[in-house]
Formats: sequence, C-alpha cells, structure tokens
Amino acid sequence: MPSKAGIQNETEETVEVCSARIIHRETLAAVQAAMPGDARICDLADFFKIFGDRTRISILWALSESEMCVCDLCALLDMKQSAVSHQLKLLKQSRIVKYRREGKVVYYSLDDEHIRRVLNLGLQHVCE
Amino acid sequence: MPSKAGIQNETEETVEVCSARIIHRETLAAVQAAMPGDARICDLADFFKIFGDRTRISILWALSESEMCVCDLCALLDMKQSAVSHQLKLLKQSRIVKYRREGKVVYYSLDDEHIRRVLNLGLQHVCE
DNA sequence: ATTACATATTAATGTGTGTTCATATGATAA
DNA sequence: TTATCATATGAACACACATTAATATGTAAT
Repeated sequence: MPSKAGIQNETEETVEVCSARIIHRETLAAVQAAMPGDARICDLADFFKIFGDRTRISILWALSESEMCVCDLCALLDMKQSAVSHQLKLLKQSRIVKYRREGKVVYYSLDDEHIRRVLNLGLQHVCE
Repeated sequence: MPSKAGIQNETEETVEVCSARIIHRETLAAVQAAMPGDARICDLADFFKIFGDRTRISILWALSESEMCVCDLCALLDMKQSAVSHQLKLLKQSRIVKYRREGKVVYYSLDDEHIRRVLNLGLQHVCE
C-alpha cells in the first residue's frame, strides 16, 4: 500500500526491503521513476472500479444506445428503482454519465466518447 | 406547459413492470434488442473489475514499463510477497498478464497491447 | 541428501460495496 | 392546498474481496 520503497544502495547486491529481496536493481529504479503518483493511481483504479459491476455495465451499455430515464432503466434491468438510482449516483459522481431533467423525468446519457471507447476496448479483450 | 422535446411517443401507455412503470416503450424495446447477452455483460464487468484495484493498477503500470519478477514488484509496491502473488494470480487468470519462468525467478509482463490502451484511455479520462 | 531461495497456495480476518426497505425530495396537476 | 408520480437518499444487511500469516511448491546449489 505505501507507494515507495527505498532502493538506493550499493551496487548489484540484493537488498532487504519489506522482507523481500531486490533482484534487478536497475529495472526497479527505472520503473520506479516512471510510476505515476499515488493519487493518480488511485484515481485510475476508482475509475475502472465503476466499470467493474454487472449492473453498471448494463446501464452504460444501454446508455450507449440511447439516453434513458430511470424508470425505463428499471424495467430494462428488472431491478428496483432505488438500486438503479444508487448506481446512477456513482456513475454521475465519476463523470461517466450526465443527466438532464424534463419535468418529473430525468434522462441519463454517457458523458463523453471516452466511455464508449473504453467499453469497446474491454469488449474486444473479452471476445478474443 | 413546457412542450416536450426529444424522446417521446404519443401512443405510449404506461405499463407495470417490477413495480415500476415504462414511459418510453419504443426506446426500451430498441435498447433491449441491442443489449448483449448476460454472459457477455458479466465477462465485461469482471474484466474491468480487475483494473479497479490500487495494487493491480500499480502492477500493470509497472509491467507496462518493463517485465518484472515477483520480488522486485514486492519492493516496488512495498507489499508482502503473498499479497502480490495473489493479485498476479487474478491478473493471469483474466489473461491480462503473462509470465515466463527462468530458474527460480518468474517474470511477468502485459499480455497484449489492449491492456496498455485500456490504461491510457482511463488515464485520459482521469486527467481531463 | 540438505539447504536456501523465489514463488504459490490455503485459511482466516477485516473492510468495502450492492441491494433492499423505508422515507424524503422535487415536479406537475387537480 | 392535496394527490400523484419520478427520482433521490439513508440505514442496514449480506456478500465479495484484499490482505495477512503460515505453509507448501518448485528450483538450484552445496
């Protein structure tokens, strides 16, 4: 969980770190230098975490076809309205979907084209 | 009073489904027809779920720089060897990483270019 | 053989998270 | 106002999951 380990020492010898030993000191140093900051790593993981749920993937796939209101999504997924609303809240907090209100009805849609591309890339991997 | 724009259908009737009501029957039918099967949805969600973890994203980012052995990954992430091995197992089960053995040492690397592209797409979204 | 090392696995624990029930907004119409 | 509908939110439960400790493989050297 902590992000950095100390690897600055002597030459090509193995060094004790967190009860393990470093074998390739140079590779490790290079990779360490190229690693993004901790905050960015967490943001990335949180972003993908949103996609990692059956219900949310279904919602996103549906919205990639057409904008939809909450109660139609409930019917499509055969799920309780509160369950769908909870997931839509997560999706909108991550700026993955946007919404517009028309009277009592709220219409949701994908936030941008990135989302569609992420879905398609994932599908390619799954289908190969 | 506000004249409705956008998706709407004069001949629609509301219908009871799972304690909710369908507002846009045609939209619903169209989206329903375009939805992938249940198995494919689950596969997609499971694929993204693997990316939705801080430790695994760090591993993938590291491997996108260079193939690495387990104990160097431990040092890089400052984590216990068993924790890293557990995550590597998940990553390899999803065919996201591959490995090769050289004596006692096992080297892991990204399985294909899809993975790198998924990471980069996610980063774009997070950084904007 | 035995020793040492790199990695994998099992079992248990604690935390995170998706769904449900109940209730609260917000909006329109009577 | 009151009533109804569409959606949002809060709390609680149940399950999934990441980490740990301990142990088990597998490989090479002595």
